[in-house]
Amino acid sequence: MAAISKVDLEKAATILKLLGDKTRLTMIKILDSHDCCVCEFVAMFNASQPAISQHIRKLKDSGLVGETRRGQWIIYSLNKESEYYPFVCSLLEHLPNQDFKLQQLEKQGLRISCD
Amino acid sequence: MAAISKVDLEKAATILKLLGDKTRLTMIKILDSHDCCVCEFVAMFNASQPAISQHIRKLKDSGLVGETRRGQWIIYSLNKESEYYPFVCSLLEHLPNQDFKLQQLEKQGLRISCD
DNA sequence: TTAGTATATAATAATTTGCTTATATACTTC
DNA sequence: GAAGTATATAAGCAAATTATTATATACTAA
Repeated sequence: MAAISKVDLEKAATILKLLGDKTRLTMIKILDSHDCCVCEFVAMFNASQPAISQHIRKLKDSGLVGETRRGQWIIYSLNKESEYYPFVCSLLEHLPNQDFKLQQLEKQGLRISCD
Repeated sequence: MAAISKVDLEKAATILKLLGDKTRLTMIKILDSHDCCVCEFVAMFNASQPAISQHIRKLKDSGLVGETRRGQWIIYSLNKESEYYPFVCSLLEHLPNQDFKLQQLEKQGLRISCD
């Protein structure tokens, strides 16, 4: 039986606040299974590019999300090495799968990242 | 193997936002093992009574917390019947036990509820 | 019934958040 | 190197959040 990772209460509150936004929570849920770039999120959420960039920045600042440049695109991924990943994971387990959003993108020919 | 309860993404974000506050998160962690009244929280957090009441109201409005009057006091407890309790529980598991806060209260003779 | 304790609520002020608009940077392709 | 695409960032603003102050309600005890 693996021990449950403990998270400092103050840090936990910070993470929950970060994820207490529908857009960011959905992003993290999607990133848990697929890497994505900004323009994919923009298409998925019907949001402006700066709005998405700003959400991503918060996720990056927390260390939950990492980035890699691939040519023109910057591919974002969940940082599974984060000390808080197990905590986040146990939230994500309760959320419904969001793969349909990526499938919609594919249908529209807007899927970029390949993972 | 019990299935993991699924929570609508929008509702999940609302709950995470609610718990994304150090005071409310600590309250919920404490209420998971002990009932408490407002004046106990006031003493524990060194916060004003209206500030605590307003935090509690939000928790009540979400359905996560219930109340019972006991004479002069209103005793708050975690609503384990809430549809979102399993979700909240899997967060709380990652938080360090806060019993020391109640023990401090007892030492100061400020513990009210008996559970 | 009056005083005291516990709690809620309303009004307001301070802070934070998340968006928009405008612009800058980085890469690709011609 | 010029044009196009992807992304970041800064400034400004509106909405949401949280605390404070002041007051009201509910119960207890004298």
